[in-house]
Amino acid sequence: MAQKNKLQFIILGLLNQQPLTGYDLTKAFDTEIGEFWQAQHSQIYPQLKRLEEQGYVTHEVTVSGAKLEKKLYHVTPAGGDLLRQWITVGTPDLTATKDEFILKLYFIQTNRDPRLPGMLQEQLQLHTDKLAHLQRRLATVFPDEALIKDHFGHYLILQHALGREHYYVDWLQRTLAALP
Amino acid sequence: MAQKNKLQFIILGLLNQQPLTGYDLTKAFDTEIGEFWQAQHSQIYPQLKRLEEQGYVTHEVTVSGAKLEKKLYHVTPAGGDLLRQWITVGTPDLTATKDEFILKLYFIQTNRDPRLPGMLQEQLQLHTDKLAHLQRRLATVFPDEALIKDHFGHYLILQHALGREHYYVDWLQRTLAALP
DNA sequence: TGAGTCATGTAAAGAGTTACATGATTAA
DNA sequence: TTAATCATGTAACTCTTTACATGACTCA
Repeated sequence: MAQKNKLQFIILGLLNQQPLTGYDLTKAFDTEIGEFWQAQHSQIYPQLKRLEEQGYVTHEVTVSGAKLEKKLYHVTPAGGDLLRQWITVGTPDLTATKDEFILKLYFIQTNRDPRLPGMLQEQLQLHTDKLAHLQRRLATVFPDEALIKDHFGHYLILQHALGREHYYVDWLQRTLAALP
Repeated sequence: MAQKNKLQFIILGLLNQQPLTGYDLTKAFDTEIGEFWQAQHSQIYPQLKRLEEQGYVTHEVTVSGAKLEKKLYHVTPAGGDLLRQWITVGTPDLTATKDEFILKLYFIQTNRDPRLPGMLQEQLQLHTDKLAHLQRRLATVFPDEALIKDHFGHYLILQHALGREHYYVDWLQRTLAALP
């Protein structure tokens, strides 16, 4: 095995909230959890097929319009068990954050490198934008505090991502300000 | 292409600091930059071969002891150009942080979930350990402030990783404390 | 009627991990 | 002499991305 196929668990988790099509799942990877995992439809459709073969999900075909067929996937009891199991076992492996910018920084020798201000400024822009995006998203998903109660995990990770970006922006600003 | 082969640039960057063997490079991925990228020797040796075929590195064979051959790799001028080019172009793509624990959290519905305290505590332990490890590492690599001058990038990313872990630990503690 | 989106798949290739395989050197 | 480390490679497999391919629906 190369990794551990986390994709299958994420799909199970998303389907466990509500039945979805492969297309819906693909969109969820852009918006809902795009902050923490990404997957294309070319990975999702085959995975759904495998999950169904293994008995963890089933699908029903619905028709919209004249003949467009949609496959709406549901989690089976066995799929629910698998999901609960994954969440319940420990998570002792911290994956390295693969941040290309940070890698480039590593190879900069001195604080006089003329590329440094530009590099930091570019990242500052990117992370400021991302921070703003997350702020909008928090306001969209949780317009009312009462909603947090039944989507506590979602709230937590949005809030975590927000804090993380806040730190990143802060750090970039401090680093820029300290440059000669 | 699947990604963009960042590994080749990291290898060039490491070799640019000093000639190294494949074995040395493998170790560097555990210690030096393990925080930001990981690679096994099974990926490194073939990549070195490709870089040499493309003229970006060369190697000389040295013999230690009676017959153990080591291949010491150097960056060629073309390799140096490629490295500079990579560092100089923009880095506009922010990769999603693939944090398995955060993913699991997403699927927790309520703050009463009995698994929540245990999950958070486990991560608190892991990230506290990592924070301590980074602190030791900063003290080891930069025992004297004068050393920062010529290894500015290395200093920056260590300091960045430290701040990041600090935030993570803080967030876990705050989240744990806010639990009912 | 045309553009944008909805919807589902497969193919090809590269990136990354785990396992297989071998042998030399060093220090206890 | 033996265990740990140094040293280099390949094989098999999985994960991930990009590209190829097709067709229906909706709204302006």
